[in-house]
Amino acid sequence: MLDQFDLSPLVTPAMDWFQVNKRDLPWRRDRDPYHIWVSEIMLQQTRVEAVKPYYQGFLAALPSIADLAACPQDQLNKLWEGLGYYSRVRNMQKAAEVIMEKFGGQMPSDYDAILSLPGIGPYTAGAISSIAFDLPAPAVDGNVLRILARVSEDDIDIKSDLAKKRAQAALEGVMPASGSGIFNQAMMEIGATACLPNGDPLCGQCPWKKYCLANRHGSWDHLPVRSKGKPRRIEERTVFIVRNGSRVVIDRRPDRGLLAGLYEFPNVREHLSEEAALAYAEQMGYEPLRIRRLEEARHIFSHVEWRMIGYEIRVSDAELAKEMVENVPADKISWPVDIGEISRKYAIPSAFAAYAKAIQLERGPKREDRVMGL
DNA sequence: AACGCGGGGAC
DNA sequence: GTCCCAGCGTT
Repeated sequence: MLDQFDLSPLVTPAMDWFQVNKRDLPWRRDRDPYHIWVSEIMLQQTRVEAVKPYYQGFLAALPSIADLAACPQDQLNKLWEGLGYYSRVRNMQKAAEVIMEKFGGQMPSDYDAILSLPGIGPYTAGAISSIAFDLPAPAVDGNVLRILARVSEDDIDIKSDLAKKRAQAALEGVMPASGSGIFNQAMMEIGATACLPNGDPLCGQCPWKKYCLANRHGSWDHLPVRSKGKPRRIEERTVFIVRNGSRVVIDRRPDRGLLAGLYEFPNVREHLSEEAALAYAEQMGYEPLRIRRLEEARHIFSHVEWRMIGYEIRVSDAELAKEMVENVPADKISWPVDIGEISRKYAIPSAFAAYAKAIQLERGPKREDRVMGL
């Protein structure tokens, strides 16, 4: 168990190992608090490889906290398009506003002040405090919980609040007076590159091998213990590509809930026949000319699965839609937008990627390899 | 304490 | 298919 395990001998080996074995990552090039902050928010529940294409572009577009605070919401979502958990970037902007108003535009160098900011919880507050300001605060993430469960052979449910509280307390007792950011990153690096979350751990390259009870007893196979989540529900949807030439109809999702404030192709919650789809288009205020069935698609969120069918409906005059907003179902407003303008301005979540592809719509961050045409 | 919230890579 | 990722906010 963790509370009967002495972590103090593990600190120096972890830090020494990290200096030699750390990966070269874009957010390790400097210790600017804003840069560290952006990277830590992006990395919440998100793999390093997924963050890489976004990090530089985000900071190039918004080089300072003041820029973030002043950024229009659509541009903000566009910079985050495809990264997921979009409330992260909304909260980050709220925090930027607080920093502008209360902290003179500078990230505060105080753990409790950092923790008070929207979108910053115990983990992120510890990461920013230690990496940017060398404050001795732990940063307990999934990696840290896993390696601590294994090294101390603790079978507590690492998803529980108690496990996080105990890990936090145990680490507070051994934080180095200087180099806390190195120590925190070292533990995460051990978890990410040696004490792997799936598949067999690479104990041969772990600096904690000789201290690790799971390694000594061969119990790593059933550690850590992690309770199961709720099974996801299934939703059927029909997606409409309503278009006239290069103009396609999109709508904006509600400000709360799943994919809040992002844009999408009009869709309904059941599978519609071709006849019903045509009726729906007419109800939206369009005059259908042709209809074509698109490929089926499936998108898995953490808590729901969409099983989608789609129709491309060519209409005679998409301009009319601007006058027909009252006919649009629910609280959504839809309107026709040029495809090129969608890719420049409007964030369309990955769930619609199959249908975005049907109109050759570019989504997601501009990557170097795509810019170079490779 | 449980749930909502994205997307994708590794197995 | 399952698991889980440099988690947080709400209820």
